[in-house]
Amino acid sequence: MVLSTSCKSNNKATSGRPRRDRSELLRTLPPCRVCKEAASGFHYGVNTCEACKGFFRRALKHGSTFTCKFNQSCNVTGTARTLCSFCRFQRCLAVGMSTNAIKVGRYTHEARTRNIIEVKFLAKQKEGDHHVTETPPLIWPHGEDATSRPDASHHGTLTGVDLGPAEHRRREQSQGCARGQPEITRSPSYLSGVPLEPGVPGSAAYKCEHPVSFLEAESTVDYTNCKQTYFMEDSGYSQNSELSFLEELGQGHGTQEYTNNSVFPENGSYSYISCQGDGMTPFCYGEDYKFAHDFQETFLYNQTMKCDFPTPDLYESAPCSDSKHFPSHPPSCVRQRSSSPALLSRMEQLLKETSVYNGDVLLKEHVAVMMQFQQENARKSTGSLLKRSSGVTDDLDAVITRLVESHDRLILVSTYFPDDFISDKLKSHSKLCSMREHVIGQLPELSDEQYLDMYKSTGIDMDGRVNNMKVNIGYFESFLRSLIKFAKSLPGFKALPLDDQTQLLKASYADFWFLGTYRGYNSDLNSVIMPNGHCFHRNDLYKTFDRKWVDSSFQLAEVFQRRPIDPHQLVIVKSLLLTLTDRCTVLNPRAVEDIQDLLLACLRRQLSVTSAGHALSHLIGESLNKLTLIRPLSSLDKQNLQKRIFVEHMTGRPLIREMLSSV
DNA sequence: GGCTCAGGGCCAATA
DNA sequence: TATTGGCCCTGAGCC
Ligand SMILES: [Zn+2]
Ligand SMILES: [Zn+2]
Repeated sequence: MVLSTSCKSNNKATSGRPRRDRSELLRTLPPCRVCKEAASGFHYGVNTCEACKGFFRRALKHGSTFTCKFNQSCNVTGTARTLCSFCRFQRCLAVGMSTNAIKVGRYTHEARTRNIIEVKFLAKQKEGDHHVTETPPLIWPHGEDATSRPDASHHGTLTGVDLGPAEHRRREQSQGCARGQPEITRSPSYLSGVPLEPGVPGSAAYKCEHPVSFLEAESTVDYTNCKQTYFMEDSGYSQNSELSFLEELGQGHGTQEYTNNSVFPENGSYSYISCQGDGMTPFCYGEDYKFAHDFQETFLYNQTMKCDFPTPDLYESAPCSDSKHFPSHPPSCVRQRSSSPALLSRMEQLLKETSVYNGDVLLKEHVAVMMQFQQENARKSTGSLLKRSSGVTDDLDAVITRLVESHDRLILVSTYFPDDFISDKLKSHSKLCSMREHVIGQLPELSDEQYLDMYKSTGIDMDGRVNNMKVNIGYFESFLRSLIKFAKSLPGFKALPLDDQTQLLKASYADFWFLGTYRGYNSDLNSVIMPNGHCFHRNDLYKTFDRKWVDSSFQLAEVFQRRPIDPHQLVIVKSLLLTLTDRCTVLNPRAVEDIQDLLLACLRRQLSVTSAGHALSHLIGESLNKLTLIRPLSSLDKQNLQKRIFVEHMTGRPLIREMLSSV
């Protein structure tokens, strides 16, 4: 006999109190966010069923510690939810259940309206178009997690209206769209021979309390300020609401260029050619980086007007007398004479600047200049690559060019940081750290819990970890947005089923992040400079992230730094990452392999250009081997979810939550 | 102040 | 026996 959580009618003629038929209310509720069965209401900040509500309450009450016997990615939908408490609880947290999100009292019109719209949409989706997204998104673009909390209700510009009880009665019944997890079928991928990393020991104990109030004000601001609004306008809303955050972002909502209303990805391979807007849209690093963004747009505009580039010999490593301006590593396409004088002089100033960026106005400028720098490079490599290419390799070269251009426009990386720039910044940062210690003295050893509790009661952020966390998480979110855009710019990626796009992104973002940041790590100084210019001491990172993850990052960065990678090759390898199916399940493996094949061809081509004389297969193998080195980072990254401060800052950032939720 | 609706208690069903 | 989940009461909070 199977337990049923479906909503039976609730009219057990109790004590005669006249109530509006509860089943009416239930009809206007989206399915349980945790298990996808019929929700009974809004519990702990999320629409859930009675069962999941009770489960979460008991977990909090008893302070339960769960362990997962498998891979921390068990199916918790439907009746399978009882099979693994760990994963069920993890899912509860992932969808945003929290004691701080408790809402009491009746619905606001807005909240009710949102529910109605969602239910309507689900019903519609059920009728047709199963092929668009078979799985409901993990988190809804307009989900209650972000918008319907009392303190967040002002976000979003929904124009649907709660028409009142009469209209509610007319609403058709919706049953949600519960669906079992797809069968796990590992598709043969290029890296399928690579041993999967053993699952993270499932010994994790969750602290069952997730107060978030002190963060909410901060974290919600982001959404309203960001151009990439999650809350769509009238017309776009119903058409796009089936997209999860991951999917939706890449569609380019909120950017001015966006005009295509269709949720269907463009068909046809190599859509990068036809989608000059998407994927090539300049990045958006949130309000913090608005300056950078404006800066960059102006720059791009000016460049478009000119469009006449010198043609540097890309792969001839020129002796750079003033190498101070540019990275001595990597050597290739970054050359002084190919950058505009204004930019050069600004970069020079930045490099001379010895102050530490953190908390400094300079940070914004850093981002702007680096971004501009990357873009100039991207443009220049375009010109030269097209000139050098000939014959059958034309196409591949063009693909490579596009990849690099798109990547460097969208993703802020530390790849182009000059060596001495990194060490200068880190040295001054270290100095600052020791000065701080000298002035403030050693702080008392507090556990994470104690620190956060103290912070919450006093508002004092003694060692600045809360602030660091805010900065990091904001930057990370911007990164994810850019990553999604970049992925969409990969030839053929947009044509994949949206589910597959999501899976691939979720499986690779951590590695992708690492490859863009590893250059900033310095094990001797025990600190790192992030692509946005922020510096962190290793000890500071321990406070906000999982220790093992931090250590592994430092360790792997050392390995990667030993041998410089050609920036173009790096971009191709990063793109390849997005096509690895060894740790996720895709519906259309063939299509993914097609992309992968193309990228491998690009890699081969690139290696043949840059390293004449070496055995190509050896180099490719080496290149891919390096990839396997960093794969463990992905699962270590999940360990950050054990950090209360991390989890708390994640609340209210649905994109991050979705990205980190189990594949 | 009336009406709604979520939290939490309760307890039968189930594993 | 421990856990699950359906049901109901109470009271908070919207209108
Ligand atoms: Zn549920
Ligand atoms: Zn599990």
